Amino acid sequence: MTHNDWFAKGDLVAVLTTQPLDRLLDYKAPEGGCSLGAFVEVPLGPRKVLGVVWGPGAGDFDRSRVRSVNRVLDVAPMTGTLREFLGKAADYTLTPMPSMLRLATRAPGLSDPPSMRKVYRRGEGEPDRMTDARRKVLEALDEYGGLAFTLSELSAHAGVTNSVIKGLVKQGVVREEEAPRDLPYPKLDAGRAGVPLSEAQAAAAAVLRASVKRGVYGTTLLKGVTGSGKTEVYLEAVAECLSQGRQALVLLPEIALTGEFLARIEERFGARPTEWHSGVTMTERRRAWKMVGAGGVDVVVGARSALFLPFRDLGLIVVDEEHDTSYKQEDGVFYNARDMAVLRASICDGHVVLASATPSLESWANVEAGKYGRVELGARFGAAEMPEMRAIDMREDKLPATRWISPRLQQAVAARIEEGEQSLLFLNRRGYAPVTICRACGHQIACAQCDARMVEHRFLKRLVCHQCGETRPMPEACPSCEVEGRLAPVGPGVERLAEEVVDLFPDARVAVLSSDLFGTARALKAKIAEIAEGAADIIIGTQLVAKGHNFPLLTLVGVIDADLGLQGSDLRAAERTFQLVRQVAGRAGRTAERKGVALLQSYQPEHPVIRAILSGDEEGFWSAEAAERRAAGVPPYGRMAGIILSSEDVQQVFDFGNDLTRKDGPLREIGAIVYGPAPAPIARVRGRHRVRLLVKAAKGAPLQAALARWLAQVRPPNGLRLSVDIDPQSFW
DNA sequence: AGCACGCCGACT
DNA sequence: GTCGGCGTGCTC
Repeated sequence: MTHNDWFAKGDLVAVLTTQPLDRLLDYKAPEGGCSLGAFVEVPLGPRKVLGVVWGPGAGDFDRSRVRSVNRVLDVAPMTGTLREFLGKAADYTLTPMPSMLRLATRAPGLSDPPSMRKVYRRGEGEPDRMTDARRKVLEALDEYGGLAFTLSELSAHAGVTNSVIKGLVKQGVVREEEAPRDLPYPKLDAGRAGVPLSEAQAAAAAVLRASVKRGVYGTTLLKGVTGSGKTEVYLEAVAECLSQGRQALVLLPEIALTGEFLARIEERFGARPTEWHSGVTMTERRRAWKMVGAGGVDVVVGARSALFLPFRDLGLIVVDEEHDTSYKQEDGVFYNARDMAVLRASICDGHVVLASATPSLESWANVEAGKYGRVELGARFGAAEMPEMRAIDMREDKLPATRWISPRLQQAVAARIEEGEQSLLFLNRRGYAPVTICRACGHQIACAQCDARMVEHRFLKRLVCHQCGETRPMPEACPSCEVEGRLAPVGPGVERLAEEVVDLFPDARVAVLSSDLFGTARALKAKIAEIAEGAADIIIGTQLVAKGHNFPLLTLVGVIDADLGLQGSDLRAAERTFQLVRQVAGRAGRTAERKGVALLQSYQPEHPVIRAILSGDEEGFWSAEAAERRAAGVPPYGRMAGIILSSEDVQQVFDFGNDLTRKDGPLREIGAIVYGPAPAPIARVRGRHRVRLLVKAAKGAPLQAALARWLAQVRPPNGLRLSVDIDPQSFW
């Protein structure tokens, strides 16, 4: 080796470790030297830790105290592109480098010497005496040519005991050798013919193949409804990547990782791809990690963490169902796999295919801006699969002020109950009522800190500010005129809507899904699964229900207040409304027994977003939605970051959050504003109280740098954890 | 992250 | 008098 990528024994090298230190440590290169990027074991205090040689040593540490690298691990060195990717991903997500390295080394036994085992293959000559058993062994070996077997494989296959094989080994007729346990995966054959493609598929495939062939960075949005054959099309891109001799990665949302998908790849390429997700066994994990690095893997199919595997030469990343919220990692390190895929590809000259039937607005905007290419599939299915969608003009129904379900919606729900089908009433407002007003003086109870209205949560018996999280007991008297007993709820929240539903349908089973009614994510998931199986007739939900879960019995969606998504209380409300409506649509097309129906209650059915939803005009929807978000200065036309603080001590988290809010100088410098602290969507996780701050900035603002300067002013007290969530998916 | 050092309360 | 709580700081 030459230049700066080899260090001779005793040279100073800078090592990045998996320990949470904020800098690189200098070590002396070991006996035999080491290369740049080498995985090493280094002494740190009394312990031995995993690290990577990141560059030449800085030399600013007392020479006599610099220790030596213990040893270089027997795995392929980390490539320069992966090191660059980890560095840039760390900068973008404001994640410390050791955490990034841990993400990239999530395989067990990396420091172990390569595990060996004895294998057996045909040796020289014939046995001194041929017996039946001996013949079976030799036949089994011949049957598979030069292939080697483990002892148990061979004895089972030949139907003899181990001692027969050992006997043949003694004579040299069967050879016993040591072989590494972690073997390369079977080669995938890009030359095999795939299933015949439709004309539209072939055209789309040709575009993707050409892009992959170019061997430079690019991203293409592959848009196609469910059943339009997106998979076959992007498998052609994989084929092109393989024939270029490069590796490919297919990312799937967690739930989509099925054997069925692997079988499809096997059919196309003649061998199974390498799997990478939480369900893979420890030994298989280690094998996959090592072989990806050694080039013994062609295609990885996996969950988001597969992005951090040590690919030798990654030429293509497919992100299937790119809009899926499970790509957003929100546990420990916060990153969006879709964005990180683009980052990684831009560094390694790879191509990205984002596949979806309902792309995220972010991707749509990038296509509009000319940053991504776009390939569309199956437009002809488009019209057929839309559900029946109607607006209910609420100006026509003179509903009393304490009712929100119009007679037409009520009738539709009743009809579903009759049929044993489910209805979903969607209202993106937590709590009992969004406004509490004094009937004596007209005063509306507002939060003292941020002027936002306090929301009554009858379940909690408190008023809650959804902006900053401030809560106080429900007062008896008006805080302004002090008259007692005249405070009244105005408008609906899910809790209040549930009252109306129970009133209208006394015999129906009603389930309310709202984030504040569940202590843990697990409890919520369990409840959703239960409901999906039919444990409720009417589901009342906030945005939570839009999160990816399938309700096979659901055939009616009633959007209580379709106008809410137009007001920017939650910027993704309209997008979710749209995707939710599409979700019912897709199901109706599949079972075909009953067409799904979506009813949108609106006071302004002529609004462009409502009209776009109703007409199924996606382009119109995205344009209208983009215009709204641009006007509000929110993503993707503005920047946001969430700060999540957690501690076992409630007081401590809020105090720390308030302290941060007061020291917002560095944020003001770039025109950013901080909101909060407010309780996080799931306010308590494993006994820890979580609160979050929200930072909003303009599109071009150097947000990360400002955040870094802001957070550097404080040091989290013992027991308090702080993480930064750039581009949060949800925020309140 | 570990692990040591160090400075104040309740025990043999 | 000492054992031990966990706050603070260091690790090349």
